[in-house]
Amino acid sequence: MTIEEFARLIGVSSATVSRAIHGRGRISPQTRQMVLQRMEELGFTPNLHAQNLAHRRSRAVGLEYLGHTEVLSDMFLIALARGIQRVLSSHGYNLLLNPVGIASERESLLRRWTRSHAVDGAIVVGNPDVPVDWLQKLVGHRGFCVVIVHHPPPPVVNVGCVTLDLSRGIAQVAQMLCAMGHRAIGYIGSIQPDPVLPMLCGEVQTRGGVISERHVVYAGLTPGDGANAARALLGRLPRPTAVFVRTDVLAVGAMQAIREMGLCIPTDISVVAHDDVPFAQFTDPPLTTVRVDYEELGKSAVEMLLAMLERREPVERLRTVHTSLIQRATAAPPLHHTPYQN
Amino acid sequence: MTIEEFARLIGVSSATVSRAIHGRGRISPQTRQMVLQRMEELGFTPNLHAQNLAHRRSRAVGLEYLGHTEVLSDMFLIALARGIQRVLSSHGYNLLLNPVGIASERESLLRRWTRSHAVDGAIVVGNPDVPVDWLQKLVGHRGFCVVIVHHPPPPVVNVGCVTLDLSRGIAQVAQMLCAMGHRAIGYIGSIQPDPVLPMLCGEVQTRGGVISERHVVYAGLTPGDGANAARALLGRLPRPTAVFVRTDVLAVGAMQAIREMGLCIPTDISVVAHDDVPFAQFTDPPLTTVRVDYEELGKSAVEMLLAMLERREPVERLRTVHTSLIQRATAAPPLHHTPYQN
DNA sequence: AATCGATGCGTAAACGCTTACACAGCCATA
DNA sequence: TATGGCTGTGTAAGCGTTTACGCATCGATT
Repeated sequence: MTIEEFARLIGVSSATVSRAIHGRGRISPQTRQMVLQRMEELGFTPNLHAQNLAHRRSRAVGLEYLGHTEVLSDMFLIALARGIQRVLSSHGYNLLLNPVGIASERESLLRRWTRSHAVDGAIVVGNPDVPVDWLQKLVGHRGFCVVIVHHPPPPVVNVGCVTLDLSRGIAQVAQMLCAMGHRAIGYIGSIQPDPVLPMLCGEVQTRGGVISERHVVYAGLTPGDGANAARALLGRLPRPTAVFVRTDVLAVGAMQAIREMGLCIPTDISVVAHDDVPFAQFTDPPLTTVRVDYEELGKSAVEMLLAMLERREPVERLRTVHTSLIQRATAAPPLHHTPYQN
Repeated sequence: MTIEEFARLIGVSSATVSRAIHGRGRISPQTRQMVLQRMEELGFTPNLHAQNLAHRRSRAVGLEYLGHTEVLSDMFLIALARGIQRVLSSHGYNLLLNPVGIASERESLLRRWTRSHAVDGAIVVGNPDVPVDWLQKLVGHRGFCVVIVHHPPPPVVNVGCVTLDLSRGIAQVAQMLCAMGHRAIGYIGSIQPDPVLPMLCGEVQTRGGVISERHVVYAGLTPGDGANAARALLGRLPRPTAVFVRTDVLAVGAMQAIREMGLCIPTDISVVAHDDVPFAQFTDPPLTTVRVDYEELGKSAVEMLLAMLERREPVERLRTVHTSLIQRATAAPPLHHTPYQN
């Protein structure tokens, strides 16, 4: 059913129906009520494409991410997408997914999106090599907006940015461990460069602890890497009484290696990890880890984008999401120390 | 840039440009090449909404699922969505997500989708209480198509169905376990009714094994439930030498309980689970489990939908996806038997 | 040379909505 | 009673495509 047919059917013009739908323009409250009610009764819904064409917008935003990724970065995407989807659907927007294989596709796909008016704005996640001048060009056109997730903020109008600040969670780790009485703390990293180690070092030192260079090992990405790292780290005596592992996935392997060395978690050695992936609550014992709230990240990003799209002011162009420690069962005071000694 | 502007710019009419784009209608090969090349150069992309309006379709399909679900049914959704997305984007279609909170929203949301022409078809996942007559009404209109995932096939034109058949994987479990020499096999179920137990019983029996009633326990959904079930099951002597656990999540808890009882996996007891969730490869030892290929399920669903939408014949209206066993490290021959004895 | 079908292209009418503008009715003012 | 503003509604011109139709042009047939 078209708006014209429907309008004739209820004895008004299409313009009146349109005004009733949008609540804009001059229309009497009674007429509006009547129209809305009869819409409900007769089941008329305006054609989305015609609306979008007339409005010159699409009420949709795109999510651009690197597709074909590994399981765990999928996990992170899921949560992000869920946060985005929630906000979006409550605003009547649609979400278009755009997995890109390699970074260079990004440009052409995003360009096509904007030129075809498929989306009003986009959220692009975490590619370190988005050229700023390219964004500038893209965005300059027709009020298109972009929000970048997990990226330093570019100085471009209509580009927003939400970043993740890991320092809060890291500080909480240091605080907990030191309060428990740990002094010598080990570190298993993932990939370099890694801004987390200096953070943790600083926090630990101000609380009287120390991360000795001998107790720092860099692993890779898999549980196997974590196991190797743990073996290397704990082979060097004296051992730390606690070890921070950069990711939960590494930690799973590390814990396994630790058990195989005949050590008990957390009594012999405490383990604290990072990310809080879903299976972290299922390890044995359940993993104490830093939660990264990707859902919140998505929510922030899309809220920012919508604000920019709808020209509500003032728009904050930069927002930061923090992390926080989730205490489960892999961290405890070391055996030879009184807890809370300092 | 509009098609009109672009056409003038390159010295033809908008009709010619349109014909070049679609490769339909009477147009000389040279002109077509020229137009396409200049499109590339000048960066012209047709307005999607205008196209959709003129074509009376949207080149988009919707995915309707129960939102706000738990972590693990999310896992399943992810994989499903990935499978769908892959096929879709290779056909130039977009995917619209539609999480619904409760089953009753399903109807109104889907109706709105169709009436607003937001999508050409939909994939609705796994709600047992979709009324068939409602589907019939929905689908009757304008060649709208629906594919249901994980649902018995309804006898409605333009409704397809893809289901999951667990029997293959279950048969493989029985075969492996019996070939290893296990005779007494235990079963930890999740929620009743459970069609898997009879399947497994049958397969095991034909191979000379047995699932005694005393070795069947029903647990719930969480690892804790799995632990309790394992304790109950293994408390009853004589013990089975292998146990099948209905879900990986339960299995995690069960394995923990088994370890706490001083038993070793797989030497003292073999554990085989079902689902192959991502963390199954990270348990200790890595879990032997039945893989459910949700990505394949999604792929099948969307391929069916696209075939229906594009009226390609013959269209299979029902398709089944099978499961298969993934052997990792929690199943081995029992100690007192020679492997492959039969 | 006249006719004809085929071919390549342009013109203009949809597609279903929004909205600027015009207009009629109405009340208040001069 | 004329004037003017205000209000509610209808008319029609967009929005940017697609496509039916018509009109040249051209080579092949009579």
